[in-house]
Amino acid sequence: MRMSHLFGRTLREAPGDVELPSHRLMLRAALIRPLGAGIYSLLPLGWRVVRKIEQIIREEMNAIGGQELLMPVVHPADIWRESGRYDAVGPEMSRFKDRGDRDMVLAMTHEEVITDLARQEINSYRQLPMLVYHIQTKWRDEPRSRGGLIRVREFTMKDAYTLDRDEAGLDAQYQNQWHAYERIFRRTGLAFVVVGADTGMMGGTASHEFMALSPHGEDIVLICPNGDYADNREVATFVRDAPTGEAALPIEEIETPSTTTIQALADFLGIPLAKTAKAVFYTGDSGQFVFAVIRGDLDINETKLRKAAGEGGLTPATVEEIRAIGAEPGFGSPVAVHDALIVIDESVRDTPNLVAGANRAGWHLLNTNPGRDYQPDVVADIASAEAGFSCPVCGAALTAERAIEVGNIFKLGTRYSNVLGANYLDADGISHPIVMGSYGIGSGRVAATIVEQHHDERGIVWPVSVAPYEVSLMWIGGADDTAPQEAADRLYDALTAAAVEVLYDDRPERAGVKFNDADLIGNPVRISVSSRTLERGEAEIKLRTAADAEFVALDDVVPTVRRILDGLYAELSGEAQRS
RNA sequence: CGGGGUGUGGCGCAGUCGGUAGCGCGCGGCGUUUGGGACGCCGAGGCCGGAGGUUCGAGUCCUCUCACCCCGACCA
Repeated sequence: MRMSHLFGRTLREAPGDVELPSHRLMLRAALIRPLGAGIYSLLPLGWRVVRKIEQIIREEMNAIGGQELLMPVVHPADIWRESGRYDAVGPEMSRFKDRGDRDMVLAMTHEEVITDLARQEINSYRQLPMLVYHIQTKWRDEPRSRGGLIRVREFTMKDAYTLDRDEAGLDAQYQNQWHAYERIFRRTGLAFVVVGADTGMMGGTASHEFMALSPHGEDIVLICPNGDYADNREVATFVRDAPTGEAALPIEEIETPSTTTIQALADFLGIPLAKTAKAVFYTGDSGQFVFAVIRGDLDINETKLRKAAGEGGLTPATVEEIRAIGAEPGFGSPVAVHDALIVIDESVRDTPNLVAGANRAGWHLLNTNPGRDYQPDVVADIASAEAGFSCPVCGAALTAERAIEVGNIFKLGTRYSNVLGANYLDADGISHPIVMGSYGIGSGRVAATIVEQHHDERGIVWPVSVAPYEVSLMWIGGADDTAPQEAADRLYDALTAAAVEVLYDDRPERAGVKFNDADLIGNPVRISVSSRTLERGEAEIKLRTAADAEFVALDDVVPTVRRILDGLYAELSGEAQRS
């Protein structure tokens, strides 16, 4: 490709309001352009990157027996009503009517459609197992898109679906996907960890997320330094202190003015946070009041609490709602409240004599104990794991890292096949629901995440497997001396003939402009020729990652580049990376 | 949805006290230059996000509205 005809210009300055390195660099390098909030066009350079990522995904899906198909972006609402998700999913799913006044939706995922296909096409156990996938546009009207291609509303995702006779079959396919994902991300040059995760709106029995570590990630993962354990913070557990076995003391009400926070209370009484009970109030989606209690040194994990309370969602309770159950904001405790589901963390069960609110402004209770002073409805682990907490496997101090979710794998089980009636007959003629799994990778997000992990102050530093082009070629010098241009033209033809992907900067620009654009776009190999190199019959070859260049005879450029590229590709097929 | 911020040429920005819009980069032409974002001259390009209002007069003041960005809530 000759840069003089490339559609899309590089930007010297990025728009002032972009924050993430990937967002800024992808704009500057002419990979993407915004159309609206969370809606982007992929320019030719960006589209090449995404297509390469998708091709890697395709190859690895095919390698484990996947069959590619394509499902629609527009769905009749009825299929979503059948699965029960038409009402369960909120405004994140966009709905509209067609000309016949029929309810339609824009696809945010494709479980319904694949299950509908499965019930039509699969009849017999002889047809199972099956793995199908597609790479398709999805629309999710996110309440907040952000960060360039990291979180968008319209995006492209590979989603694969497995169809099996039983759990054992699902387990096997789940493992196949896991390993395929490891190969995919290794080949794209991403450093990642695999973590256990919440199953969220998808329903299902198990899920893992493939997390690319990045300071700009939206998720937090807890990782054991010994490699024993890694989980999304949503579900992460940790080793608790052993119960003290302290005897229960008499409850006592004391005046504690101006102590509306746990810290203020602990300071006022001169006790550690771990001797206090913190009350947090929510209203569940079902309408019930959820009264959560946790030891003062810990924080509530809302995902865990949601599950413990059996709620689909939780919203912080209003002051009016809190008073309505007999509690007082800032001085709340479960003692003598009513019409509330009381969920206490294990820490509250195991730590006697905690100081809790008196449900009366300015007063607290010393020595509260569940079972004696109030009856918890649920005792559960509702605590958020933090850096430094003990690994549940080996006890080492966990680290907390920010990460971007680039892929996930889900065991759906029979959640969809049951309700949609996707069944098969076994050898005995007995009907069973198909056991399903679903597996997603966002290709645009992968591209942006690679940039997050692979850039420097000059621009993007692409792994060769996903670079827009393998080589940036340029001539340097004045327009009057045509020798460098002619030499570069010949190299362009020779490299192209050797099937090397070349972005040829044939523009009459000064050296600095060409070097800077090449660094910004970030192709892994740079070749330049000038009157200076031609004096010796040479071209300059420099890796994007290297500080220095090497000089090779013009006739040796093609084989040298081939050897360099082969080496770069080989590096990416090494061991799975962890950072 | 809550909080904060920004809307002025393609991009980055300035615009004071209300007086009819400017700078840098980029873009087109000519010339000089030519290995890390050159220089000179000439030139094109603006519904100052939109609507309403105040005023003799609004980029500037007021009201409403829309869009985008950031934080939070939310989220495969």
